[in-house]
Amino acid sequence: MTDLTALFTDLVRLETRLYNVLDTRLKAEHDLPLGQFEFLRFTAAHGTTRVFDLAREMAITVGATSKAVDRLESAGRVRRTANPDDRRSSLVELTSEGERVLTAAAPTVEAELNIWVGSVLPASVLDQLATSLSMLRQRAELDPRTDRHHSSTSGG
Amino acid sequence: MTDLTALFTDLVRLETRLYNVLDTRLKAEHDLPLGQFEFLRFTAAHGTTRVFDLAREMAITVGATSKAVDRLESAGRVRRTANPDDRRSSLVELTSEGERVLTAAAPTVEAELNIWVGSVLPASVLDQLATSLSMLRQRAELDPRTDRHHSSTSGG
DNA sequence: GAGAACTATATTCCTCGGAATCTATCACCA
DNA sequence: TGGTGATAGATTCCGAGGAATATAGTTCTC
Repeated sequence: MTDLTALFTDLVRLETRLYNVLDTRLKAEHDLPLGQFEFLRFTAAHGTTRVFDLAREMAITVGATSKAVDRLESAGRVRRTANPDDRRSSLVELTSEGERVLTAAAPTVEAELNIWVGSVLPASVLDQLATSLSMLRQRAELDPRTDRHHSSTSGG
Repeated sequence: MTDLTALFTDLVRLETRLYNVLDTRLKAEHDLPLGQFEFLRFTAAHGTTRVFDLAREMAITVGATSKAVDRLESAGRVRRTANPDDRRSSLVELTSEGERVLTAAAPTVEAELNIWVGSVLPASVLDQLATSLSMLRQRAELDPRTDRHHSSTSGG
């Protein structure tokens, strides 16, 4: 039987270290923290998003997301526009500067990941890994217990 | 070719969500945040550790680790004793209360991971996943760039 | 269509980690 | 042995996220 606690530890340590290198390099080369990169990428992929959507995607709270969007906005990388369908929310979209920095940063991320992941495992193993992570992620996202974008009713 | 950025996103989201559920459950059932659980487990596995060792393992800074040990110590779960070999550092070891809570919490972690990981993938796939993560982690730990337990010379 | 319940976001307070700094101690070498 | 640089860790200040709360605005119900 696979030792799940060991597997989890490897997962957490790997994620921490990959996050560290990517974050350091993105900050150095594009003045863009990795978290902000992810916000930009998600927003670009959807054309437009609400704070709520970003919070659900990142599995962080809406409050934290609101503040992160504040930072992106004051950095001139996104803009909040009125949502015609619901005046409680606004639509977040990239500015041209946001598009520029995202376009510049994306290859950096790919290159760095290639160093730490792509060039370490053979293609078939890499493919299997991608599939497994994707499945586990989907499984986790089915369940509201893994979610922090609103207070859980069960939690303490 | 595997999309490495997508793979990385799945890795980060999965880790975040697993961390959230585990942390919530450990807090609820054992009043023990997941981070503290990891500190206890590492310390127990080594009998005794220094702050420095914990920092390297967790890939966080020594300062943050020092404060985390403070919290564990004031919770009565670890104790700092003099290091006979080096008076700059002290040795961190579990108290009996620390051992008790660790012993109690470990099965909770296993059970929860079984829900989200163990019961999702077939055994052979799970095994392959464990192997891949372990290899990638080892690769990452070879390189000081992934490390934050001391200031990097190259970083900004 | 008025009130209740719910939703989206913003805001406040608190905790935790990072960066930088400070102190004590150690290792090395002239 | 005394001095210089390195190391372990503690401390201070700051930024980011969580929990709780506040505030609009929306939907549902009658």
